[in-house]
Amino acid sequence: MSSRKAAPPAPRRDPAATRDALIAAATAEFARMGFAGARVDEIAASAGVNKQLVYYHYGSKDGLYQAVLEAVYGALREKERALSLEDLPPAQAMAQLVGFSFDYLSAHPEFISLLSDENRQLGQHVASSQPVRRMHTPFVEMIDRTLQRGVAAGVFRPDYDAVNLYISMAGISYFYFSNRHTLSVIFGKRLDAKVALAQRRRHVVEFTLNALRPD
Amino acid sequence: MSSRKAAPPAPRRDPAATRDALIAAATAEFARMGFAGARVDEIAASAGVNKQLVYYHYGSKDGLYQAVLEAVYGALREKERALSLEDLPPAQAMAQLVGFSFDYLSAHPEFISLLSDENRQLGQHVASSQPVRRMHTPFVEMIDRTLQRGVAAGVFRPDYDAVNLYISMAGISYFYFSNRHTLSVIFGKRLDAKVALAQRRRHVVEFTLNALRPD
Amino acid sequence: MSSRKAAPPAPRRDPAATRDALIAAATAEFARMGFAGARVDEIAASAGVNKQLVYYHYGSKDGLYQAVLEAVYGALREKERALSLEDLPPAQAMAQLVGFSFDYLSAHPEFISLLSDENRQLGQHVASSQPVRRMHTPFVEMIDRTLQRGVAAGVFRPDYDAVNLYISMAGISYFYFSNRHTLSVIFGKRLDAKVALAQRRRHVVEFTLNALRPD
Amino acid sequence: MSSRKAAPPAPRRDPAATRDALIAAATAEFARMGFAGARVDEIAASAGVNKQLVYYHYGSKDGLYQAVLEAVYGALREKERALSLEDLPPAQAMAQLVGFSFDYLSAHPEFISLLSDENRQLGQHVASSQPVRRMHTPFVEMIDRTLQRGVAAGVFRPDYDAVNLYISMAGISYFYFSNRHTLSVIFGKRLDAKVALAQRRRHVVEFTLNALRPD
DNA sequence: CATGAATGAGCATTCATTCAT
DNA sequence: GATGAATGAATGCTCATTCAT
Repeated sequence: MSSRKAAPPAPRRDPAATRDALIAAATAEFARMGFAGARVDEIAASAGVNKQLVYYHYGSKDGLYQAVLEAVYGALREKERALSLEDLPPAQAMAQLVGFSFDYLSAHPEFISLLSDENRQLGQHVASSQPVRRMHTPFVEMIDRTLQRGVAAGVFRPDYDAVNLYISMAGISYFYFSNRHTLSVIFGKRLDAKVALAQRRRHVVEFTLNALRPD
Repeated sequence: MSSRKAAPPAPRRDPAATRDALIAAATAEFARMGFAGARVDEIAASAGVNKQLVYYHYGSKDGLYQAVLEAVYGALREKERALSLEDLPPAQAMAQLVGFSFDYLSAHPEFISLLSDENRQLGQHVASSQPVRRMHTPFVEMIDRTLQRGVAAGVFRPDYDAVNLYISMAGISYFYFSNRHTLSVIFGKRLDAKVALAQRRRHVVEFTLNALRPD
Repeated sequence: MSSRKAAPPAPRRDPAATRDALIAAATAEFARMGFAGARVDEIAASAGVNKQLVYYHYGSKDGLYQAVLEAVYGALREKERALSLEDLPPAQAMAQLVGFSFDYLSAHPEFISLLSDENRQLGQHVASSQPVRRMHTPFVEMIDRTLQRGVAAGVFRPDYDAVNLYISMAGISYFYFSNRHTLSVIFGKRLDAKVALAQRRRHVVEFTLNALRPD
Repeated sequence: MSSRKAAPPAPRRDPAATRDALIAAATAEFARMGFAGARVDEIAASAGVNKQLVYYHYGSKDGLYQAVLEAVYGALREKERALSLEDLPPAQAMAQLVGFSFDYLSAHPEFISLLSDENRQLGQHVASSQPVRRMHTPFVEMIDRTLQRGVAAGVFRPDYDAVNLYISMAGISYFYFSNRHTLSVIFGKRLDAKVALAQRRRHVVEFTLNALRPD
């Protein structure tokens, strides 16, 4: 039924490679089909490993799903950390962060699909993941410090709190991508067209900075 | 050994009532479980009707899902129309719209779940729905006119286009609700707490108006 | 793999016949393989019905197993009732009962296999079966009355209680059949040989009557 | 991405201890779950050894099961031999044997479960076990001699043969324990209650001696 | 002797859908 | 319009067994 099966068969007797192949295949399958729609059979086949290894290494479909969420969150936050926002002037740092968020979400539709589905399931897998919780502490602190620096320098309004500001900044990019299919129908316009994407990128940066700038 | 029974009395009901019950049950089930996770059996049972009626009235699980999407979109857009933004000064109209979006999404988590899942499926059901397409034409025009009025009156920046503006306005509310479970974990804070909600509502209105206001 | 599949395909659209065919097939399969070893696939196939009907009619493998136990217990107790022991003189009644038990167990090895397996599972299915409980009330009363009649007539010892007496009477036949394979190995002698069976039948009747007779 | 580790230190243990642990664990697991229901994984885990050792030491699940049967039969027959029935007067010897059988079965429910399951499987493991066959020769001879002594002394009826007599004596205890769960339901009375057990023990001894005593 | 990883067939159960009435 | 019975392809997961070290 499936004509993909891209990944080369995982080398035998290499458990780490087996796990890597499973996570990669599962990321794609869970994103494409959702947790409920994904098939363990399909994941194993496209990872080129025996299906039972899913259970050997991850215990269950849920365990694999949680491992996938940890992997994709980890990848995003690592790249974010690499932006070194602390070394930039506040406005520039914020512009960087907004732009990066947009580009990352644009390049990683599977991340959006996974998060959307996880939230429809009330975030149960993330809630029970210690790693996810842990990896976000430094991230929240970074946002907070950047906002404070901007307020202190008089370039940001003083009336936003870091959490709401971040959610707004992330939301204007996330919603564009997460709902691109229904929005495209509603507005009768392909949101993933090259021009539309470029225009949107400029918009989100400007919109955010305009909203941040004091009167 | 096997005993035959007389034909059971055929319990007849109002077909419109049957359809309404199915849509209501399906809306809840699809929102809670996603399209793939929802069970036709469960929907029929919770609607109190025979499973076969799903196929009689809607042809398939997909047909029912599409009918649900049309129903929830229709309900939202109807309420939006009732805001009569055209009769308000532009800034006030925009504030109204942002506040309404926030309140509606807050009150209708099932709408968010359905849209998220539909987008994960690449919007295939909405794409093939004529009604959905049709009901959005007046809505897009309304946004556009309100923006133009504000620009003409000098109270809005002239550099936003209506589509991007609407997506940003909607996105800062939508993302907050659609991703509330993962965001709550990340920020270590319940986003659905009463105080958090009130604070967020103020934030989205101010953030939008600040971004709209010319320098 | 299996070369049986004796039962003719159950006529379609006759639920009672479907259930009967399932019970018959399940009785044989559970007896031969035990609860854990039995395969739902095999049962459905040999009943000539769709596997899913097991779940439609009995809910689960456990539900089917319980229905089988009720069926085989019901069949035995019904035949026992037909003995009309109440109409016979006590000693003759007891001899009848012992002989009947021997013959029934001899003719129904599946009954023994089912009970043995059920007891290895701590009797959980029987314990939760109202029908099994109910059908035994008259049976216990019958044993009791027959014993009392014999004691009153001076032909039975007065020092046995009905429950223990019945268990002993049943046990000397049951154990012979239930453990015939290991006993055959131990004694180096086929217990199911015709001569051995006839000799055993005489033994169990005499042994019981000897034990009952007063000094 | 995949990191190789140095070979883990090989934890060596006494092979005899490994075998003993496996037999003990397997006895419990096979008794509780039956042959088909028992899990090799579970046995190895509860024995605290690597699963592969089951195959190293016993070849297969069947091989392990056979070893368990040999072990439990051996233990019983050894204790029986220790009764030294040959040194007692015949009636006393028979009473001893019956009482011992009752007590042993009462104390070893796993023995009953194993035999019941083995018989449901047509005794195939025992049939192919030379040790089981061998260990029973002296036992059968002992029963026979005791019976003959009693007949010669005029304290036993001359009309029983040793095999049938033994099966009856064993059966009245065995059946009580092997079917205690279903019998408890049928009679509405816990057969494993202390009082019931004491009463049953008296019953089986008296019932047997009464049946043996000449008129 | 002993271990962790891997295999392939199978297992109870589920599910969207259809049929006969 | 509506019902209970039936279907066939899966679906997540298990299990005895084997491999490589």
